[in-house]
Amino acid sequence: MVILPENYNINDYDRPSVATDIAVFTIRKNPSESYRHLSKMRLSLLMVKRTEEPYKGMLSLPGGFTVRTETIEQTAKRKLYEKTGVKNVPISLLYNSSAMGRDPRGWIISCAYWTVVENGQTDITEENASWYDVKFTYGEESILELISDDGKYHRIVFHVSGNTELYNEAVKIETLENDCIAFDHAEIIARAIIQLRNSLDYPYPAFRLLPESFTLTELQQVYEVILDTPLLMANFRRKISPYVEETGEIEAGAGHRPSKLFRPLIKEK
Amino acid sequence: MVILPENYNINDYDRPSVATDIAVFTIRKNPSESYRHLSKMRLSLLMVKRTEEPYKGMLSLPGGFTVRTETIEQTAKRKLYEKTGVKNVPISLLYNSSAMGRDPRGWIISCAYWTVVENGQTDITEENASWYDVKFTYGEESILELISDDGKYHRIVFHVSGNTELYNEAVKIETLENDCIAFDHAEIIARAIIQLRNSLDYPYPAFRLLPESFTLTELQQVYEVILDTPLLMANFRRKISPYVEETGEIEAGAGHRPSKLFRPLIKEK
DNA sequence: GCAAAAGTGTTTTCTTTACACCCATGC
DNA sequence: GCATGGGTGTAAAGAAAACACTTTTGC
Repeated sequence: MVILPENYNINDYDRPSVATDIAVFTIRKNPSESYRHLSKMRLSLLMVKRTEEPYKGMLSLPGGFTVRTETIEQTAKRKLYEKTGVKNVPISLLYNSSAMGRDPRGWIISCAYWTVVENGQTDITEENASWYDVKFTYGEESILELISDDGKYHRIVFHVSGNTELYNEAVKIETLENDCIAFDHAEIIARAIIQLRNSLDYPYPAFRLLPESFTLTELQQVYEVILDTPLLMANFRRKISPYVEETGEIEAGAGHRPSKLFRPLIKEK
Repeated sequence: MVILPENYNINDYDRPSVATDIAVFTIRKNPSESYRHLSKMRLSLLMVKRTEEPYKGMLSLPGGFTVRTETIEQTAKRKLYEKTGVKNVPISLLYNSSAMGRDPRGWIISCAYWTVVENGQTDITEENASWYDVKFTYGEESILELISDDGKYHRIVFHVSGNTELYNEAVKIETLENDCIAFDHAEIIARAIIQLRNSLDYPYPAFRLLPESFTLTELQQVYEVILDTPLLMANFRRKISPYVEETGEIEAGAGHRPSKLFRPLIKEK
């Protein structure tokens, strides 16, 4: 039995609007150059062209306002579905954005999430949503490059300060150049990519970017395109071997030795 | 120049109250048993006895509602100061709690943070705030033990499911037994302790629990009391040696060999 | 045959773990 | 002297990095 204070009225207090934004990544493949070559992978980010002011015509992360019948996570998933058509994905918290003036419409706090999804697993059904290839170069001056499927190129520049090892909040990210991304979403994207890279200590996010069964070279390519660095095959295979098992199937038909297919091995601990 | 939609009124939309809660840990020392023995350390958590309904008389994490002139982080720090007197601490995001019915007063979202603070560095000035020794045993059935300074003992039992390696949100924590902690704060505390333990991959949180200079045994004891496991001295020293440097000073006066004092070495990387 | 990718083995280095041993002090 | 903690060394085991080599395929 819960008792409330006398004369308590929650509406006596000023309240912010609460929104969610979510950075969804996928891996897409180029068409193969020849029967011999593997197709190249690209890291892509799901963005929505804004149809209303403010920032009409610019790009934003899918998101929207929460309502009292759902949790913030549910809002993030619902809004992702409504704005893009992507559904059935688990999501992870990134950070809360609440700087004053971050949204010109007023006092609006955003809970930012991130996730990854297998390309084609769930279709983009909304007109204004589409994938953009991303490339992120981390440094004191970090650079985010966005390329749309019709070839338009955008470059966003950040100043990053603080020691990542200390704690996440110690890292400051300021956007220096940005001609295409609405609100403070450029900064959210930068943090999401940093988080995505750090998340590869374990292979689980990579598994979610691939079909149920995959070759180890595909898995390695996922790592390479996210970390933006080449890896040595033999070492990579040793590292991930505790997390995968052979399906017994084989993928043939290319101009080279057929490869074994693997699936995630969920350790019970 | 920012344009807003016509007839846009932010007050047309239903909005939640947004609060913060923060789990602040410290390390306290027992008086030494003899001139020979080191004093033992205890991990303690800062809690506030509620003076109002709901949950009047029960224990809660320091926190409160945000206002439009500050960010959520600023709210968390301000409320921490107002409710306890603790100030000047950096804080880290833990998670957002927004389950329906989590607060009987209505639709209230809480942004939970955690931090550590050196004992005595900042005084507890508020009457209802005090430190409670905590012991947390992690497992499928996790147990949190709280002991007040006048010896009162409380035991909170959780059911923990899901794989921590997968992603944080995949871990579910349900409170099974709880006779003393208000709201859903027991669950926040459990997550904070898990986070605190994971944070010791790097020594920075441990540094913030100790004075500017310290002995390596003190640093090791901080690790041991947080991780709730004994560590081997030689190995511990090798592990943290890249992060500390000698001050040149020595701590003498005890019934054993005097120990060198160290300070954190901030790597610029 | 050959280019491309699949896959394995080996050596070197570094890190982690476990344990043994000596040192310095106050009573 | 002795109990207590401070401090170092070393060997074994394990993980990470670098490289070399073999296998298998479609054209």
